[in-house]
Parts: sequence; C-alpha cells; structure tokens
Amino acid sequence: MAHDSGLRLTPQRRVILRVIEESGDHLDAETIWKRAKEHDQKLNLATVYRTLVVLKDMGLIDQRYFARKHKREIYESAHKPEHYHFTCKACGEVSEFQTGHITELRAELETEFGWRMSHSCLCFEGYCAKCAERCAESD
Amino acid sequence: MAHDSGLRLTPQRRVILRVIEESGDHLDAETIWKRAKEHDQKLNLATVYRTLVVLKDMGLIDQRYFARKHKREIYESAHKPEHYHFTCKACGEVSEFQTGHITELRAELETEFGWRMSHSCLCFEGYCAKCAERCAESD
DNA sequence: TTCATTGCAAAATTTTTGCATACGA
DNA sequence: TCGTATGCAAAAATTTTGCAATGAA
Repeated sequence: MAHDSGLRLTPQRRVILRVIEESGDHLDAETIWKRAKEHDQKLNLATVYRTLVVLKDMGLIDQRYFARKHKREIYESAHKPEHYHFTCKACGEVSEFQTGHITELRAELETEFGWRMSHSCLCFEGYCAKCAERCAESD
Repeated sequence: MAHDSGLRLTPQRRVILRVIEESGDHLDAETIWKRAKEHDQKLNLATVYRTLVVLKDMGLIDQRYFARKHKREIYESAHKPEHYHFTCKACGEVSEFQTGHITELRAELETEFGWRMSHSCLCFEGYCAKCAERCAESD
C-alpha cells in the first residue's frame, strides 16, 4: 500500500488483507467481513467490497470462480503458487492441484494467436473419489 | 423435453432454447430474454430464469464463466464441441479455442486422485494481439 | 492540513419465490 | 382432467453508491 498514488494503508485494509492471506480457503465478501469483524467490530461490509477492488487492482488478491453454480465473487491470496481447482459436486469440497499443462498451453496460444495472457482460470467439476462411488448417476 | 418426468415442452421453453442454440454468442439471462421476446412478447424474465435451470439440468445448455469480472450467469449451447475461452481485457472480445491439453490433464487427474470429472472450465484473460500493442501496462 | 477512506443508509442489480391462472400431455 | 408451467408482483440476495465525518500521510 506504501505506493505511488495516494493509497492509504488503513487498519481496515490491513485486517481484510490479513484475513485473506491467512486463510487457506476461498472466501466471499461476506465471509471475509465476518472474519475481519472479529478484529474490527465496526468494519462495514461496504468497506470490504471497496477494499477487495483495491487489493485486486494492486494484484495482492485474485478473484476466482470454482464452479458453475457460484453466485458470489470468491477471493484468495495472489501469493499462492499457481494452482487450479477441482470441486466435488456431491460434498462440495474444493481441491487444489498443480500442472504444467496450462503453462504449456498458454505459451502455445500466445504464439499461435499473439495473445498476451495475464490470468488463467481452470476449474474442474465432478465427483471426488469418495463421492464417486455413491453418485454414479445425476448431473 | 419428451422426457421421463413430466416435463413439458412449452412454446416459451422452445423459444428460449432456440435463442441459445442459434446464437454463437455467450448470453446472460436478460439478453436471452430480450431476444426471446422478439418471438413471444409476453415472455417473462422469471420464466427465463426458471427455464435456464431446467435446460441446464437436462444437459442442453452449459453455464460458464469467462472472466473474473463477470457478474452474471452466462450460458451457451451444450452441443458445441469442447472448447475454451480467452477474453481480451481491453476490447472485451471473447475468443474460443480448442486444445488436447485439457483432455489429457483430465485423464491424469482422474487417475492420480480418483476423481470423476463432469465439467471443465478453462478461461484465459489477457490482451488480444490488436490490444496488446496499446495496453502494455495495467492489470 | 488535505484528500483518500470510512460508516451508514439508501439504491441498484441480479435472481428467486408465492400464488392464482393457463395450458400441455 | 391433472399437474406442470407461466405471468406478475413482491422478496431475497448481492453489490454499489452518495454523503458527511474521520483519520492517514
């Protein structure tokens, strides 16, 4: 936050960023707000939304999608090493995994189409090993 | 719609499905509604939302995300061959591409973790060739 | 001191729901 | 005929904004 343009490092922003960085989880605005309020009773949800925009613009956090049914914006720390997500449609568990395929594909596409990539989002949905046995049917 | 459980093929559903199938685009509920209303003046937005759920459950359409800033649910026909998306952050254009990397990765993950995959969503963001020249800076 | 940031409340946006009526099978 | 689907209006859920007051630099 000690940046060029007059951005200020307020206690609110400090707390919100810390909540996101300390959580291994993937959080929506309201969850971030609830957790941050444990440290700052008066913190307002509107401040959370405004701060998320600022932190995202600064590249400190990433907004993500994990599953088609997601209705809310989801955030996680941008400091985690590049990874992707698998969501189990039965138990809802989100697993992270790594792979070189995307880096490779990215390079191929940049060469082929002249695109300059800045973000990748890959998410799989399906059934985890545990649930796959029970849920052979359905979508 | 000529299915098992008492689902009915109403004119509304027919029109909504046709709008999605005939559009090469990626549509949100309101856009679908506007286009469908050209064929059915009285069509209600609530009906569109309800129909989207039904069509999605039947596997006739897919819900997707293309970019982190997307606020609305986006749909496209499920009959298109498997493909992925790149969104230009400058001009907003959405390009589709194909690749074998995901199929391969999918198989690897199924083997490694025992997951059973049902959906993949891969989206890249960045700058298209045209915009890349002008927009070397910014997120 | 100055201007970015906050809290609060109100508005905007997007999606869902209740209910009486209409209509497909 | 029977029960699913629709239209309408109202509610819910999520995010954004206006504005006066606050506080970081």
